[in-house]
Amino acid sequence: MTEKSTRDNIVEAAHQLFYEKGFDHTSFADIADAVNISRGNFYYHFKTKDDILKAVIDQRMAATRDMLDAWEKEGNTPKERIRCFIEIMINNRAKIKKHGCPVGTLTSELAKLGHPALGEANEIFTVFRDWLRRQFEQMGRTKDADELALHVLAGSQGIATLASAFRDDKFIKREVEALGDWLDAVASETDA
Amino acid sequence: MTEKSTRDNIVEAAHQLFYEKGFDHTSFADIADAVNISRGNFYYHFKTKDDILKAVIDQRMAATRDMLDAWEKEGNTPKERIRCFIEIMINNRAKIKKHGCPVGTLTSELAKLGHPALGEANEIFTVFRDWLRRQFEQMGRTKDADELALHVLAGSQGIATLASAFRDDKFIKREVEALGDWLDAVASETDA
DNA sequence: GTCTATAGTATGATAGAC
DNA sequence: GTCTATCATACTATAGAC
Repeated sequence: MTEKSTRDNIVEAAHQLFYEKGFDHTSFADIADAVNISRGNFYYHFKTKDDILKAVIDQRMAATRDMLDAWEKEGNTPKERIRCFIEIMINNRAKIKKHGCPVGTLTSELAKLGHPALGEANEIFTVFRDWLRRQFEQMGRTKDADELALHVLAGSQGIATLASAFRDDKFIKREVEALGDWLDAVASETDA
Repeated sequence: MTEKSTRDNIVEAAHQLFYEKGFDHTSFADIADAVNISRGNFYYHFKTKDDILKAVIDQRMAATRDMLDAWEKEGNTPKERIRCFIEIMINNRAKIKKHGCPVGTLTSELAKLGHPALGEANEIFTVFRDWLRRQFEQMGRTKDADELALHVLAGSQGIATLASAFRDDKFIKREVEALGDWLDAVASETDA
């Protein structure tokens, strides 16, 4: 069993810290401490802070694609797959209550920083959007699939933001159910 | 006509910059430059960065209360008042596309910073929540008024986050309309 | 109330030994 | 590949003149 490379450890620690503390507020020292390496060594692997941000975004994009592919291959109906997406809110509620949505909070921070990597971070949203759109298309909603996809995304973002503010499990459960009911209604409209 | 005090100018500039650039990323130098005073003078008015954050939050809280009071006094129906709230998304869409929701982005930043003022910032959400709850109560929804209030808040947060990511006016308009339709449905349930 | 000057610290980043 | 210096910069904050 091969050990994980230092580079991988750095990306993993940075990913975690950026989510917990924010990108700007996380220093190289924070990451180096978490990985137990010196700051000097750090620079052997990443030249600038933007480089490591890019690596973190790339990793999250890849992980997102893998997750969506896995749901796709489980052979359920498109409706059940969309429900997998909605239920991330339930499964990850502990983290979401503490730090919000990993994608939503990163993009809004990068937007405020005027950071050049904002476009790449927004691409993660696009990956979700396109995947959801395809699911709705497979449900037969070819005309408004993209609009429906955005509605699901917006719903999940709203839940994440308020979950973080009010730390209320019942709220999360209730809103996830409401989004599920909405999905059922969309599906039954299409069947009819 | 009395000139605005330097203190007021500082709070106003800080408020704007915190919204545009984020709290942590805004330096005293940025604020001092915007007000055209020296950094030294700055410290005469505010001892620490946390002090000015507190002043900014207090000002926003007061402005929020004033806005909600004004809507309340316009003598419309509770449903029309809630619609005023929803339509902030349309009226402020230019700023929201650039910087997101002022309250949502501030609270999520403070949460990541582990900042002690997070509770106070979250209170702004509570002001909206309580006001919305009262409107639904006046509509006759005494049992689930708070749940409905949170649903409206969550809806607006979702719209703000995605509006900022995709900068899409049509998306905003469509989701605001959907939230308005939901409100109509709630109202008609109650009438029946 | 406003300014200049400056202290003290943390940060991003580099150079060079091992 | 990893380390120990070290630099330059930006930041929060203070002291003291006007």
